[in-house]
Amino acid sequence: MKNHTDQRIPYRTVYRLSLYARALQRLLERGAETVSSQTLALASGVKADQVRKDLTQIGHFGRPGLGYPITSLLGHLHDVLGTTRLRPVILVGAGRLGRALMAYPGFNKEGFELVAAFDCDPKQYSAHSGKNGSVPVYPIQNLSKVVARHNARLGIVAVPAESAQSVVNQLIEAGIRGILNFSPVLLQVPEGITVNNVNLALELEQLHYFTEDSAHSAKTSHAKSRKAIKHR
Amino acid sequence: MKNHTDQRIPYRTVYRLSLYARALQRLLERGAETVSSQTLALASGVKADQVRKDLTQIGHFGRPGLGYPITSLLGHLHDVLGTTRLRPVILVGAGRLGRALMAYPGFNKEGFELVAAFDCDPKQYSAHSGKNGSVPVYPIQNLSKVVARHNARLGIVAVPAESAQSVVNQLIEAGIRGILNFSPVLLQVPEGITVNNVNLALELEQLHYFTEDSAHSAKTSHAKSRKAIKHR
DNA sequence: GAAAAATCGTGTCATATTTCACATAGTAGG
DNA sequence: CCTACTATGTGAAATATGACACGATTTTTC
Ligand SMILES: NC(=O)c1ccc[n+]([C@@H]2O[C@H](COP(=O)([O-])OP(=O)(O)OC[C@H]3O[C@@H](n4cnc5c(N)ncnc54)[C@H](O)[C@@H]3O)[C@@H](O)[C@H]2O)c1
Ligand SMILES: NC(=O)c1ccc[n+]([C@@H]2O[C@H](COP(=O)([O-])OP(=O)(O)OC[C@H]3O[C@@H](n4cnc5c(N)ncnc54)[C@H](O)[C@@H]3O)[C@@H](O)[C@H]2O)c1
Repeated sequence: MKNHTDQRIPYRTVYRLSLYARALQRLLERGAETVSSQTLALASGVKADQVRKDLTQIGHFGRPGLGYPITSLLGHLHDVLGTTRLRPVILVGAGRLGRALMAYPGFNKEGFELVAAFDCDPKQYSAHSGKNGSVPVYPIQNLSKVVARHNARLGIVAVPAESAQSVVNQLIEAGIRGILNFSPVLLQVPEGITVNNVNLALELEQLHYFTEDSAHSAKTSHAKSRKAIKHR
Repeated sequence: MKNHTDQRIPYRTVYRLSLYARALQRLLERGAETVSSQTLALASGVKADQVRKDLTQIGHFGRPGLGYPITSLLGHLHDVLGTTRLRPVILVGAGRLGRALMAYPGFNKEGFELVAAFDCDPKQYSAHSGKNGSVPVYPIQNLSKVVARHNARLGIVAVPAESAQSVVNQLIEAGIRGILNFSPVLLQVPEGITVNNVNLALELEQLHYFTEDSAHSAKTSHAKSRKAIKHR
């Protein structure tokens, strides 16, 4: 029997908890005060049963006949997810993709702050380091220093495939623990480091397969999943 | 008992098949001719047993004592995945993210071709439609026409959240069957349409959770997964 | 304050996916 | 041709995840 004293929350569940938090935010903005598992389910694209199961895993809440108090639940979710305050994130690779990410305001809204970017190409360094709200771009040599200063744990990798492993090694060296990787390579990391890969080609290939004429199935799916890989 | 006559290949498996194809490509370039499940597993970040299971699902191959013939296996994978030739993909939203995608050469290498982009903002239209290898940007009004001309089935959505649903409706109307969605909203689609969501904030949130001090676990995972959602 | 309606919490069941284990088949060498 | 070695294919067990059902609890209404 799993209860909320277990620190183990499975991948999929964490993912859904994020969805719930997002949905709750919207509901809150619309002035709602409580929400039923049914409504929350609809708003986040899962089933009501699943919502209740997930929520009981992080500690009870709902009141039968009424639902869940939104503010309180949202607070609890943020506690569990650790998103009570802005979390610093750094980026390596200020190329086309990197710059799009740097200009993206969505991170702040979702609890993350892109505090610094790094590149090995002097042409990419930003003269005005961090002024006027834009993300400063530093030489890669400054990585450790800046990461330490911001106490960052998460890093985004947007460098060409051939540089990715080297960059990742430096990130780990600098104290980064979680890596969001856009380069299409399999990264080797030691025990204790988490890597999430975003590989658009794979997404497209899968989409393509499931939209072939032969009716396989049709689902809405969330790009997220956890193929656990052992490292040695 | 499942065999290769079943057209049903599960999500996860299709994803891994893509990984294998990629790994095989690399091995081929290095001059290898056959590969063992063990080696292929290592190269694509899964376990050897899993590789064999997956491969038997698409029809037998390997020779005991020797392994799998790379060329032949790769060909078969492309057959199954439907990536024997370049597949056309269209993009809506030529903003920061959209332009990064348009400039990305990786798609072609992976079997996809970004044939056209669309925007509602005249400032984004490209004067030189499709000349010199760059992706042409058309007014969104031309969507149906261009999609039909290229016979495109897959579309990428990179418009602001508030426009996303509307754009998706138009895409479906135009004949698009699979959608890769970058906007952070839950899209409503009818039966028969597949949506893959790429939500960076969710990725970060999950990364963050699994890198908290309390040692939960540490895995390398592939951003991919399938939360099935019922639509009515 | 009692009955009806709404909604939660959770045990149980069903399904999907992965891991294990091993018999089986093919290769290589002498 | 026979032996030793390697690597596959696959049933069965183990996990993980999601679906379902239903009793319990609280609100709402009269
Ligand atoms: N552009 C896209 O839309 C897109 C889509 C999917 C995946 N990707 C992947 O994302 C990565 C980046 O793509 P991009 O289009 O932004 O490429 P890019 O070439 O535009 O940018 C890469 C940047 O990384 C910098 N860089 C290279 N080596 C470095 C190092 N060792 N340390 C620090 N910085 C270094 C370069 O100076 C450059 O500024 C690639 O791996 C690509 O495959 C890109
Ligand atoms: N920029 C990023 O790094 C990033 C990261 C994650 C997610 N996203 C998401 O991707 C989407 C696009 O982000 P962006 O930064 O490129 O935004 P952007 O504002 O730079 O670009 C959006 C583009 O979409 C066009 N557009 C708006 N409504 C349209 C419509 N109805 N039809 C056709 N075109 C329309 C706009 O003209 C604009 O060119 C957003 O939903 C964002 O949340 C972006």
